[in-house]
Amino acid sequence: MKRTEFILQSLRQNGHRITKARRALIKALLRTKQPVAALELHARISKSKVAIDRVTVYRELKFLADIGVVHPVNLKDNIQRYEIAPVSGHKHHLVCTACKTVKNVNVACADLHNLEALLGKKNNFIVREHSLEFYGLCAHCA
Amino acid sequence: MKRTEFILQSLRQNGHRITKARRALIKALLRTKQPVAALELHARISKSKVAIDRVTVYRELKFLADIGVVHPVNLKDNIQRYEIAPVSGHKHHLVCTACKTVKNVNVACADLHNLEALLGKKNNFIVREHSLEFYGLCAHCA
DNA sequence: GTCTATGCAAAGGCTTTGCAACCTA
DNA sequence: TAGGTTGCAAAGCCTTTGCATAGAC
Repeated sequence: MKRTEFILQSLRQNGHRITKARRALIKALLRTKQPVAALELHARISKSKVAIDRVTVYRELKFLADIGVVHPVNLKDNIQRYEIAPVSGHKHHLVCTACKTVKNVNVACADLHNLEALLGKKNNFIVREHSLEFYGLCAHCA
Repeated sequence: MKRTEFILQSLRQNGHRITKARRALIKALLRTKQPVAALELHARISKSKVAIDRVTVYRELKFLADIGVVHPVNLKDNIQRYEIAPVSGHKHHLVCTACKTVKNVNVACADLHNLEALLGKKNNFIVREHSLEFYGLCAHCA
């Protein structure tokens, strides 16, 4: 649980408080291996016998996203998911359209950044970020 | 309005019917230059003094997406948008986070397809499609 | 004690469902 | 006439808001 405490300490150093809800939420987030929706996370936390309100999960996830601790992830079902932000950069995802599992993949963003620069110049547009997801069938569902 | 009629005819040849609602909807879709949400499209159609129910717009868009006439577009706000499917391939988008306008861009998908193949092999995953959007500031908002 | 964070209730917004009526072919 | 389509009403689902209370520092 080192990472949980590390995150909590950095929050405290920024004037935020360490609460039961916050700790449980970050712990649960760190345990998941794929992006989770607020209600899903709430269900998991509840199973671990920590009582947190759904609204708190929504608010906390939004807060953590604002300060960059988690990254929002948008898949095709229009449900907001989040994942713990990696140390640098961000993740891309392989989404199985059958079983709905999501696998994180590392894509060398170098090419994408070249592309961004090119598109930006061409369209007179300042590209700040991108989102790239792949959809298909995982080994289990193929 | 040639394209509207072309689409309608191809629908009819597949056993579907040409109705007032369907025609108005396709016409409105062809007029938009960026992905539109159902309610947004409904508002535009209503302004042109054609009375269609909101539910019809939802149903029709879903139907048109199922048969490939339109493509679903998912942006970060978790609202389902659609755009007329291009003749081949699909589009990528530059989304201005300030004014919310969306500009279509053509990205040579060749590199992406190589990437897909690579990822597929590496992760034992069959990639069927991808979605790639860029977020930032347009010329007007920068 | 102060001010952030939480819980509860309620509302908001987008989307779907059920069913009878309508209208295209 | 037959069956795809539509409209209306209602419900479903995810998410946000308001406000009083609890709790961290």
